Amino acid sequence: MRMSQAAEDSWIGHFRGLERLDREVQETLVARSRYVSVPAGTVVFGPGKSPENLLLLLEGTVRVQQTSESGREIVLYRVHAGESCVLTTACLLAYENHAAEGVAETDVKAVMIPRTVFDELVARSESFRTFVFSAYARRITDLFHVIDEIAFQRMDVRLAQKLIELSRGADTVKATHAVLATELGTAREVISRQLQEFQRRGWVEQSRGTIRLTDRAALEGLGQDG
Amino acid sequence: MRMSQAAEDSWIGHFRGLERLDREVQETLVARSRYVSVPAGTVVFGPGKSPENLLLLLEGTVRVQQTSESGREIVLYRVHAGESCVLTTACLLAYENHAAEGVAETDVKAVMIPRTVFDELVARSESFRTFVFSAYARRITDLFHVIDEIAFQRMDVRLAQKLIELSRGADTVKATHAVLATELGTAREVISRQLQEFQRRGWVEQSRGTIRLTDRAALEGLGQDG
DNA sequence: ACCGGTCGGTGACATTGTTACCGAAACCGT
DNA sequence: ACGGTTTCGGTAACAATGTCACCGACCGGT
Repeated sequence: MRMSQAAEDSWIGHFRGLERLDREVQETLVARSRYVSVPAGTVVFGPGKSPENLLLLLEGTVRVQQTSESGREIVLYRVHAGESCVLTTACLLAYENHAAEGVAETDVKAVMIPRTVFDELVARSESFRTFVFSAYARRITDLFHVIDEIAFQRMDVRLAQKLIELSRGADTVKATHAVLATELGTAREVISRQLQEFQRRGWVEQSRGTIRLTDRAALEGLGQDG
Repeated sequence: MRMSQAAEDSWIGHFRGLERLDREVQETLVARSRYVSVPAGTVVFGPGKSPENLLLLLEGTVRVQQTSESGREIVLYRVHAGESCVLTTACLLAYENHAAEGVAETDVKAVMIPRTVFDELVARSESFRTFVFSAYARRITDLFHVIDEIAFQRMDVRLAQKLIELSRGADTVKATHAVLATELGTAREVISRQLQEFQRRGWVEQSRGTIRLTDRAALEGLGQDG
């Protein structure tokens, strides 16, 4: 058995972009990080909780959302398995009053990298830097996309897209109107109205807490032609 | 005359966070960067133009905005003198289709740091890393703020805030209704309506291309009590 | 069965976005 | 100065979205 066995078999393989790291760097990562497992619903980071760690997700998803003063919420993006919560690395060093919070949407298994180790690796490894900045780019692109949508897209188009996204290939979406409203940063009544219209057209069927997509093609088509 | 004279007298002093760099690092920065001066209106970066440099602004401001498919625009944030265009560093390595573009709003003097030097300094200097990540945090916070506003704030409040921001203490704002619409990501007609209402209340006076703020207190008060 | 909380429905209304115009003011070349 | 062009702002009708107040149906527990 070679010494590097541990590193090779470790969680590193979950992350495209980390595999390319030097073996030595990989070993540092594995040795100095900590495995955590949190149940669904846990607030992973948020206002007040200064996150002293970079989180790399092995399993599950984390929903990052923002709450306005008036109490309304909007989902900014999701961090999936194989991705990292890089934005916290920036937020923790400067402006602590970032109103965004991260919530474990499912049971989550992850690896925590302490800030000091993160900093050391950014210094030591070009591949790690690429990994970090790519992750940043991904998130920032997501934010641009969110801004574009809420500023310029029609509600019906956004809802249709979101339903398809949340269905993930299945034919039903388990979500209350209120949850969908949060996803899109709008009010529950607006969602109810839109879903009624979709139902009237035969695109969906509703029951308490779930929505059946009966005409996926029509929903997808909304974006194209209008 | 000491060797470090050049570094000490250089543009480094414009940037809080760079002064703390080791002298050696400062000298690298000064030696390997390039001074540029561009006239107002120049597109500094944008879709298609892969920015191979980090920009540090010495004078002027750069407006970063996004254009939707439908042609409407929204201003995301501004980069002022003493700040940097860090987001481009991320965008240039990963997703090139970022729809955001940067426009010189005034004549701009800046320093360009090539990507390779940027990378080298991130590796070498802890202070430089702090500088970079702080700049990121600042921008990301700005984006969160934009999202919060367009999703949850009333138009009149946003317009009042924007007028005050653009006045910068003066009592007139030089901007067309169309420009203000772009600032807030809305339509020109909406701005015209709101300004008429402001005028009716005696808060502003309008003439072609300029708006006089005649009751700043009232405009500021809009946010507080509603 | 009762109770409290969640979920969705509804109607009236306010705000914002869209469309399609219009005339006035500034700009420009001759 | 003149006429043509562009930019700027105004207007009205309408569509879409957000807000408010309320309601009954359903769900879980006891």
